[in-house]
Amino acid sequence: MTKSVVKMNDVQNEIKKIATNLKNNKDEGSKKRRIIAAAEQIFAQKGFFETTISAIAKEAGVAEGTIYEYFENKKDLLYAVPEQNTIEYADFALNHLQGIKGATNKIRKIIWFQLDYFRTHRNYTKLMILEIRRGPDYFKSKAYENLKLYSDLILTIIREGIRDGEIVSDVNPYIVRDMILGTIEHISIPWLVFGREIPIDDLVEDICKVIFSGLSLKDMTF
Amino acid sequence: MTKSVVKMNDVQNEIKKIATNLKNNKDEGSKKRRIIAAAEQIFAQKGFFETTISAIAKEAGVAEGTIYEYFENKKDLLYAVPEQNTIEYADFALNHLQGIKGATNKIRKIIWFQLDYFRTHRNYTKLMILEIRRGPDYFKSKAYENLKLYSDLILTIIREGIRDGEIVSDVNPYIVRDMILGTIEHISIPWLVFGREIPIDDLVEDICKVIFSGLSLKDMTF
Amino acid sequence: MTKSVVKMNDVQNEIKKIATNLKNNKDEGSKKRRIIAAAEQIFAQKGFFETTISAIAKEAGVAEGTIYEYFENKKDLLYAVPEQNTIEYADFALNHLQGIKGATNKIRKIIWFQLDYFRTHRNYTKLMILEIRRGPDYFKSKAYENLKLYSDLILTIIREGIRDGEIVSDVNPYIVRDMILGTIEHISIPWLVFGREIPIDDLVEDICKVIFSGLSLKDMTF
Amino acid sequence: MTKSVVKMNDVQNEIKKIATNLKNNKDEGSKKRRIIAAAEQIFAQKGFFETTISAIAKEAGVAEGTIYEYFENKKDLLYAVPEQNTIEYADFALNHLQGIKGATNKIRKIIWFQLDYFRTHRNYTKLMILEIRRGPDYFKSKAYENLKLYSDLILTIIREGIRDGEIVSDVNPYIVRDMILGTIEHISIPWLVFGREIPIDDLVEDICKVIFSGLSLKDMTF
DNA sequence: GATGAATGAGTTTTCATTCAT
DNA sequence: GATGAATGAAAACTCATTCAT
Repeated sequence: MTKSVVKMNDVQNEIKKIATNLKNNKDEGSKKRRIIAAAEQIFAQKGFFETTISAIAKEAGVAEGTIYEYFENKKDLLYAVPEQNTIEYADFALNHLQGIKGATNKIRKIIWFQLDYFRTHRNYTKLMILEIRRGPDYFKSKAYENLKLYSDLILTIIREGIRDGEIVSDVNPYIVRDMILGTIEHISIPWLVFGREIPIDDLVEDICKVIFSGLSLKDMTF
Repeated sequence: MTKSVVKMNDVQNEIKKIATNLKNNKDEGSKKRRIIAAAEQIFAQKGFFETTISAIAKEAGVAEGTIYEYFENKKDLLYAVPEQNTIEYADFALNHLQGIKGATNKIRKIIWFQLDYFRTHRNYTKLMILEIRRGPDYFKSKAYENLKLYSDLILTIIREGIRDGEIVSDVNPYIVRDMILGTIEHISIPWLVFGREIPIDDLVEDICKVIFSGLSLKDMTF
Repeated sequence: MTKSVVKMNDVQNEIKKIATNLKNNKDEGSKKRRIIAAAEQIFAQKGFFETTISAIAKEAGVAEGTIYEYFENKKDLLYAVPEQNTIEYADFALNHLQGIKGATNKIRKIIWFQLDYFRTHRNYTKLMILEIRRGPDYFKSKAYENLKLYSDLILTIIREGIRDGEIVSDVNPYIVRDMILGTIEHISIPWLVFGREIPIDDLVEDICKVIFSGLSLKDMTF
Repeated sequence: MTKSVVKMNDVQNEIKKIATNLKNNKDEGSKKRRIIAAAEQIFAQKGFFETTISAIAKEAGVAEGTIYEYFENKKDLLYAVPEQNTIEYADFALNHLQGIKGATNKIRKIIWFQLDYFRTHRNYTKLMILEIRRGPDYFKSKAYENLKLYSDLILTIIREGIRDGEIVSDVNPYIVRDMILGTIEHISIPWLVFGREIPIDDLVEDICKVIFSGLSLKDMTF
């Protein structure tokens, strides 16, 4: 269980640690990895209930029974899919943030990064948003724990921004985080469903405009 | 298909018109309504695939075959559920906005209203967020058209705010709308899944704080 | 639950009551009866585990799904098979005993009757001996309750024989009953398995000879 | 194939010969013996069809494939289990009968011995009664041949009793044998299924009472 | 001889949908 | 319009058996 982590370094270390662990057993039998890859694809395409084990087996080039050598059951396989990606995701984010100064810049980068990741990992994203993050089971999964780390990373950046006087002090960091994640997700759904392209750079600008400056005219806030 | 509507009054009229239509044939046979009510409940509780027609029939107090008198098939029934609610929802929103002056106040009201509606219509909300808004079928449904009206309503408010000089002119109204909807939705998911209570008033404040004033210190934006 | 019954009349009445009940709902839908008849045949032929639901459905001339309209699952169907036969069996026995005087004659009749029933109901018998009477589930089944009545009938006959001075007083009636049943069953197994014919009359004589007179020479018992 | 043996000594010799052979290759690789021991346990516990090869392999501490080095298939393994026990059983019986004079005493001993063996070898007994002795395959197995020797032993004792004038001459020895075996078996089933204790001494008395003296009052047989 | 990963045929069970009444 | 018995296709999962190492 990840307890609430507040220091940037703590979050970083946690992510790095898990990422390294996962990378090490990444090649534990190409079979397992092929099955997960196939599952990611088919689950994302058809949804959990309309995916058949037989279709995954075919795509992975293994027999149906083989899948049950590696995974308890269909649900188990579903939750196994994002385990790798979620931590990889957090790790990527971390790398992208290297050398960036200031909370504002970091947040902008986070927004850009997430949109970009969604764009380049459509299957994974569909799976996460449309299939996995429903039902209480998700909140007990490894994937959730991993994403929690990423989510903590954002929280930490916001808090440090406040501490350093770069961000106004009276905002609720949780809400800011949820706004960032929620906005991106909401914007992404039609893209995911219809497979349209995402004009990332414009989006980042538009989102940051609101997040940083708000809607009100300056003199109205006085 | 609803074409893009931009005038407040246009949106209002459209919503009123549909709402009135629906209200009129609301009592077209209590059977149909009982089936829809049962479907809403069971679909929300168990999800689309784990709901059986037989369970809905039982809950509605009709025979299984009867359901097929009113609905083509299971999916058809699923999409029929939100048809009523979505327009009712838009209509409610409209009523709540009556007499409120200024885009800022209206937006604040919208945020409050939506959180409140989610809270008081948990089944409907679960259904919409977790079941219906996936798969391209949704975007062809009546429910989508209805929600589009609500969504246009928000857009119009923002645009009028810009026109009236109450809202800064360089924001993208679509993004603002998506931020509002996305944030509320993202915050709501754990509540929906776990059935926790929602501290609405605090949330509205926290969200509005960011939406209206942004994160940056005033003098930093110069 | 049948409590231990000791009076001949009590046993008789109990059996008659249940037999009548069963006869009444014997025609409750020919489908159910056809399924049970098919199940009896196939289960007896192949054994429980090597019987497929599909084979039973085919034999019964119904769809596989139909079987599940009437029975919870395969095991449930297995136990449903002997429910009718067991009480019918007890009832037949009762009828055959009508007008027979004396415990000795009744016991002889019981032995004859049971061998004859086995001969004429080979499927039922195979099922009972080889499939059903294993596993603790049997002892909770209706079939067990019914056979218990039959078994009580034998006990009662023995006890009345003792009471009337026709049977020696120092025998354990339970053991006598088990000897009768066990002997017949043991003799029957090869017949059931190989489908040979049973020379009933000789068997009855041979069994009765031992049961009534024993192995010892008369003067040796003094 | 064992042809019908009638002389006590012949039966004895046959049993001794086979018993000695088996004892010699008893230690032919501890693997095989461990597999058989594991199979006996699991088959008895779960029944043939609900036992998995994997469970036996685990219990025996070998790999699944290893089992197929020693046995053709699952059925083959099932029938291999009682091969040892059955002859051991016959051999034990023989030893217990040493020095006992008279058919009556020998039969009493046989009854006691068999009940005792059942009690102390519950797994083996469950396996024999509930799993193996069904289906025509059994009658072609080594176990059947071995038990046939034991069965012949009983027959021989009865015949010698008749010859020596200790047993009445007009009984059918086969029936007597089947009565002994059938009675004990029938009494044992509930014990085996529920794991209750067996009050052997009382049982032996009660059974012998009937077998030797019969139910009829002495003067009634004249 | 020993292993155990891989196989894939085979089975129970579910359930949306139909249609005769 | 209403019913609900009947259908049968479809799918997850199991496990005896094989075979390359």
